[in-house]
Amino acid sequence: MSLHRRIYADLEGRILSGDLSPGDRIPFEHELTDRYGCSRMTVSKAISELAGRGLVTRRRRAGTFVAQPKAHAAVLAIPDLRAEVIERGQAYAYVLLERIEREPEGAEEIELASGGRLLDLTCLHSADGAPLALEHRLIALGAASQAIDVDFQTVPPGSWLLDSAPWTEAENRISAIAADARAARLLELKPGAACLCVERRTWRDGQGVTRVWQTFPGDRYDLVARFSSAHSPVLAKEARR
Amino acid sequence: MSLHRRIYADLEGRILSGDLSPGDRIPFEHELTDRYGCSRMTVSKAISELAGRGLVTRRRRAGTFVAQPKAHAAVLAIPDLRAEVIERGQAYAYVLLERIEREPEGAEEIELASGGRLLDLTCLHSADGAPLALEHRLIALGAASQAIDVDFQTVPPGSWLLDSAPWTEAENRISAIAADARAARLLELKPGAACLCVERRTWRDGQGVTRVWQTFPGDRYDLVARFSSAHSPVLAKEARR
DNA sequence: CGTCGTGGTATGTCTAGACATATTGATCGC
DNA sequence: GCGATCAATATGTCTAGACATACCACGACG
Repeated sequence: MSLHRRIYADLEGRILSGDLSPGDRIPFEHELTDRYGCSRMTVSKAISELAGRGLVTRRRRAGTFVAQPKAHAAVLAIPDLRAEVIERGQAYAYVLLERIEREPEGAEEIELASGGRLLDLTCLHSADGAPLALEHRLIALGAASQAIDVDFQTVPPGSWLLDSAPWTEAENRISAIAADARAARLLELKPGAACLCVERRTWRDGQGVTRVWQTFPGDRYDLVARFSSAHSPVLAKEARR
Repeated sequence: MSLHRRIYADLEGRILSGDLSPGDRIPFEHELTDRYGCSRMTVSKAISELAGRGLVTRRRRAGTFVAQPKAHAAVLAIPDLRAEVIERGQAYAYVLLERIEREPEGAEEIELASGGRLLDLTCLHSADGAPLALEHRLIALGAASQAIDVDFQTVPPGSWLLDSAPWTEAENRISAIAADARAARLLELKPGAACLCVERRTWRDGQGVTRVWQTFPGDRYDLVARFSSAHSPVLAKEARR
């Protein structure tokens, strides 16, 4: 293991173990060069790594200090549903319910489409025969023009877009909603049942690509986010309850 | 702006704009030293930063290549409720409803407590007079023994724990549930209304610290996760609808 | 024809300096 | 006592090298 990794690991260990508490000053760089018998560049690389991950904050003339723990932050993976179901060893089924090419309506849709037309898709994902998610998706044909030639009878739009229309910006909004009559029927729930709704909007260089609402039965689906450090979330996955 | 930041920004821009696609090789370090008229160390620092954020992968002898975009992943911030409400400029109110010190019951509670007793708290968070979240929390007194001396009449347990009991591992589970009679009464909802439930468990070096269930009215609260790069989720926040 | 070195190359790590810059703490003048 | 000034100091950036290491390609050899 390289020296700067070792210095990094030593300091990280002291911080995570509580030996160094938030607000404490870590040794000056020149003290660490003495301690490890290396140049300042090597020490600096280790500390820069700590600073980049938010474990410490550096202040000229004052020194380097253990940062206050961040607010809880979790990496939430929102993978392709098809891939996820298959990975769990379940039978994946997908049905396209509706496919409409149309003009955008309303300010939000016009902003998404940015001058082009929209592809409006509704589909249902199932795992082992049980409905898993109702998906309503808008695709901006100006940003993903090839979508017009895809019938989405067999390929879920999420999987297709992941391969075909890269994005640079995204927003996920997670909320709880009551199932309306149609969602209840399709998801085999009682109307009004609590559902988890994930709304995701993606952009590419500021131009809208797609906007999707995925509705999951609240009693059959959880989003799980794990992480193993107060400062640097590293691991996440999504799971069925 | 420093030179290595500029080199970083230039390459990041070319990757995010699609000028360099996944799998493409970025210029060799010696080409970049020529281009920017600097030493290899400076170029290497910029590329190391890109590699650290997962935008590129480096292979000796072969070169450095633009990485395949990661599966959808978002950084989800789940901050301290008090801090969040105050930051939004709303009036924060907090009421402790129940405080019980007791023995753990059942396998999961015994595992959390790891030999010690439990502090069982129930409290209600409000923003501008409207109930925002019902919180039920278990604290392992073995891991956070000072909690026994805190009455939690004015300090929310989440805020106290954030300062007093650091954690090294955590899991968040997000689901939609129907409000039961008690939750509906306290959150001023109809029984059965859809609620967003965030369950969080934290550990310190493998030992359980706390487990909390926060129930939010589904129509008054969203979790929002934003990120601005296919490769490196960088920004996140939580927002009220 | 396949397999085993082997050399060349790009990254990985590190050094011993240099100068820049921000900030602190002390000192001086009012 | 108080504010302005200044020097000391820790970090920030950068250089021009050096050697290490992994890996690919090519050629020699069985």
